[in-house]
Parts: sequence; structure tokens; C-alpha cells
Amino acid sequence: MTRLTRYLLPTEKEAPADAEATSHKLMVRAGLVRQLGAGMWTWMPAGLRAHRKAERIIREEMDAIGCLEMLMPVIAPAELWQKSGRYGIDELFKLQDRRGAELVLAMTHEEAITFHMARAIRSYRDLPLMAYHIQTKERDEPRPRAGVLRTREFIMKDAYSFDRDQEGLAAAYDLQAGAYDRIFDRAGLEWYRVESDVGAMGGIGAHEYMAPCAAGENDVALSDAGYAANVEIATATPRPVEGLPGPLEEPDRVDTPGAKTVEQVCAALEVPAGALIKALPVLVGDDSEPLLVVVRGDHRLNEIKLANALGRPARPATAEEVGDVFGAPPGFIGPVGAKAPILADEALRGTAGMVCGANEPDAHLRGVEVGRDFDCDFADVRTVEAGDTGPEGSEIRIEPAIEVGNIFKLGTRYSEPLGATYLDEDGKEQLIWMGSYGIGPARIVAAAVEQFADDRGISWPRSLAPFDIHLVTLGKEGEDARRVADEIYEELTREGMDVIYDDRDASPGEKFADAELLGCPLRLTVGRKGLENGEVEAQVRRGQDKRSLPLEGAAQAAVELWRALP
RNA sequence: CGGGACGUGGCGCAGCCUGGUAGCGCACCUCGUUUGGGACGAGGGGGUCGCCGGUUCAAAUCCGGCCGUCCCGACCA
Repeated sequence: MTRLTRYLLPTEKEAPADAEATSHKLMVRAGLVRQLGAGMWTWMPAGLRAHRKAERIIREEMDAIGCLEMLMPVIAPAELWQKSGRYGIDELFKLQDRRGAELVLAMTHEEAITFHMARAIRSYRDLPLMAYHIQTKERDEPRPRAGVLRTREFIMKDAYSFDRDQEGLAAAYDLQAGAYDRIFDRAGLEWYRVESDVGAMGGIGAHEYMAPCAAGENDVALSDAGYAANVEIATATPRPVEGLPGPLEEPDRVDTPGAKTVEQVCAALEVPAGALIKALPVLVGDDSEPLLVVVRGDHRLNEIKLANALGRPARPATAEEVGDVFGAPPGFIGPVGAKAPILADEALRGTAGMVCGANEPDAHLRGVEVGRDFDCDFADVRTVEAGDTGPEGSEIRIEPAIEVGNIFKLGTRYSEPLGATYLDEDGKEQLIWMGSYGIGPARIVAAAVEQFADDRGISWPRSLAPFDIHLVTLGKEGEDARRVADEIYEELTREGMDVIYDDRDASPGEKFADAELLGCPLRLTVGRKGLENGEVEAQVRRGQDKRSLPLEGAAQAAVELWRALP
């Protein structure tokens, strides 16, 4: 029974002043969600329906690949997290019980499920195995933002696979990827799968599922040849530099007083930014080994790619450290005669006629040739840019996107510290190979709002809409238009449709505006005008196409129409 | 964590500079008139002005501290 007179759909004409993202504004305005605190959001009845529809799609596809649903608690003993090495994470909520025992609120459930599987799995005969749950996650985010897109508490589907070796993991990974493809297709989203960084979690391979939209927090590098990667790890061929000065026999020192930035040096020497070698002094690892990273002047260093290339994290040296360790003031550091080992970005390989700092104040060198004038290692450590060249000569473009899911080859990252092993055919103890697979249903919902909204409000894909059909009556109690709408409502409900029935005594404009804001795929209007012609009006939300349905069999016709919608 | 902004009925805002009766639009309640694109009239209810302290005869307004929220950046298992 979903009559608007007996329902809670607190719509607003105006969005909260502090809302920025489309989905944030519209989900609040449409009465789907309400804020309780920073990063704390309540799902109102209609919003919860959309969330549940996303969950249901996920559940069906997980079940279909034999992934077993279970449920683990949010609260967990700190000891497990100390064992896995994740207790130190800042985002982890930590607490004590009344006896002072240390507890955590789980941000994912690798520890919990590995704990259980370590006990349940004994033999190779117990493998492979996949399990998932749909459970609340808690993260002390430094900066919650954009409504439900980044919150401190949210519901996540997290699945885990358990296999006897790397090949088994690869098979489970593929199975999950197939299910993920179907999930995001069914959700009606525009999406793509991209290669992603394995991050601090450790692992041996990962992909992210991205839904492109303006509110996205991630930048994705794409090309028409099918290339898709998070810019955190994307790689491409850079654009060549135009107007590069010719090579010189040997480096030539020039005075560049006060020219510390790329722009200032370019202006002083009248060369393009791409003719510069930009030197970035960093300190590597726990023991802060100095390293001079050099990239082309028009490129940016990518710290994630650098960390991956080095196998450990590096941080930029502070201004004092630059002087002390690298022997020249910031802005005038260069690779020629450098006081630290040099790592050059691949884009610099074989370049000549370059300009770099002279390792003394107010001077640069011209005519520098990489390889001739200094020795270095090479690695791809720059951030790709729009206009770079991808596979098959395709042009790279960069788009913002929401991460709606990720799949991750964990390997033995958790089975080792938590002792999850099995006995093989030879009775030998072996580590279990694991994968983890996450999806945020709230992000699916928000991404759908972002991707399909227009100036009137939300336009749900059929599979996520809180209701299938939004039935509006313009008749009051006792009038024909009310009586007919009541009948159509009953019939649609019997047909299995989820119907929201606007039986309020409000003006037509108000009802239509609310219907378009809420964004259900099909609106039916029963009013006196239509009835006089023996008609019920149907309006498809996406595109606002209107058509008339004969009163006789209107409910059936509406169901038919609904089935054909996106 | 760095930078910026904001906090006044449910929502959006004015008032603060220059201290003196808390105000507007929407929403809400009652009655009446309206009824195919956010109606109209009349009447009405609702606010510790984020919190604490200070200055003052008097503080939404001035001063100090704290808290909260948002935006940009960093971070993001």
C-alpha cells in the first residue's frame, strides 16, 4: 500500500545550501536521504527502496556464480587486525568495551572471513570457495563528501574467494569479473572496468569498476582503442615537444637569477616547458634514502607510480632537506653532477638539448643530453595527460568517475598472517590464495542519479527506481478520476508493479513536479480531461515522451510500456 | 592534515558593518474559493539567533574560546 497520503516522501523545492554534487542535491530534494552528521546518512523509505534494488541485483548475481551469502559482525576484536597489520590505519574506528578490551569497527571483512575460513577449510577438497555478505562498513574518513558518495558508515557487498593456488585465484577473479559486468549492466549504468593500483592493501592485481560522472572522485584515462586505467597507474606515450632547442656538444651554463619555477626558466631562456628536465628530490623508504627523480618540464610526477616502481613509498624532500642532502637550493637542482642517484622518467630517455638546474644558485645548464651528461635508471613515473597516445595510436582522454566496485587479487596477504592453510594431496600444508571483491550499492544509486538526471530531477533506470510506476490522480475523493485511479492502482499492484500512488489533494503542477523529481520511469495521470476522451495519460520520465492509453486495459498497456523502458 | 567559507523556525535567506520589539519567501495548521504544470484570500502555530564566556544599562549584532557543517587540496583499506 503506497499511497502518498500515507507515505513519507519529504520533497523539497530547494536543495540544501551546502550541497554541491547533483546526486547530493537531488537525493535530498527527492526525499530519498537525510543527513544525520558529517558522513552519516539516513535512507528514507523511497531511498531505501532504490538501495534495496541495487542490493538485490548484486545478491542475485553473486548467488548465480555460487558465491555463498553469510553475515559477519561489524564489531571485531582488535587482535585480528593487529595480526593482519591493519590496526594502524587511521580510518579504522577503534574502541574499548566495558572491560577495556580493544575492539575495532570493521572497514572491510578480510580479517573476519579469513579467521573463519582458517578454521573451516582443512583440505584441498574444501576448495575452491567463495562467500560474501552485505554489511555495514565503518570508516573514519578524513573528509566525507557529496552526500552518500563518501560517507563514514555505508553498506557494502564484500565477497572473498579462497583457492589453492594462483591459477585458482585467477579463475575466481574471472568469475567475479563476469558477475560484476552483469551487475552494472543490470543496474543500467554507464560503466567501465579499469586497471587500478593495488594500494596499501597489498596484492597482485586489481580492477575498479567506474561510473563516469561529474561528481566522480577518480580520474580515469581512456582511449577509443579500449584502453581504460585509473590515472594513478595509467601509462601512455607522451606528446612530443615542439620547439625543442638543438643539441650542444656539451652542457652550457647560463645565469638564471631568481628563476625557480618551470615558467620562470622557460621565460628566461625562451624554451618550451617540455625542454626542461624537472628535478624532484625525494626521500625513499623508512631510512629516507635520497633519490633525484627527473621528469620532463611539462609533466607531473605520479607518486603512486613512483612508489610502485621503487617497491616502497617515497616522499618529497622538504626545503631544508633539499639544501642539506642535495646540495643546492630548490629550483636549481639538476641531474648533472647530482649528489644522489637519479631516476628518470621514460619520457626523458634519449632526449637532448634539454635545460636543467646547475646545482648552484641562479644558474641552469642548456644542451643537456640524457645518458651522455648523467647516468640514471629509467622508469615510467609520470602522470598521463589528455592528448597522450594510447594503444594503437589512439588519443587518451581523462574523465572523472565514481568507483562503484573493485576486484582485487589479494594472494596470501591475509592467509599468511592469519594462518589460513589447507593440506594438499601430499599432506603438505599450503597457504590459501584469496581475492576480495567489493561493491557499494549506495554508489550505484548515486551514480545512476548523476548519470541520468535532467533539470527536472532524477531519471532512474528501471532496475533501480524506487517505484516502477508513479500514478497521479487529479481527482478528489468521490470524483471519477479518483475512482478510476484507485482501480488502476489495484490492478497494477496485482500485476506485480511497485506503484507510488499520488492521491494527495494537491495541485496538478505540484504532483507532476514531485513525480519528475522522484524520477520513476513511467508516470500515469488520471484526470477528468483524459477520462472525457476515454484515456489515461502516460509519460516516460526519460525524454518526457507523452502518449495516451485507452482507459479500457490501461493498466495492462502501462505494464507493456514499462517493460520496454531502459 | 593545509587552505577557504558558513552556522538566525523544516528548507532557502535578510538583519550583524553602525548594539535597543527577531524578519522575509517557501513549507505547516484552520476556514473558504480553486483544480491539467509548483493556485488565491483570510486567520494562525512554530526560532535557547550553534555552545560557553566576556564587554555593556542592553548582544543575533562587538570581543575571546570551543563545537558543528560544507567546499578546494592532501589522504582514500
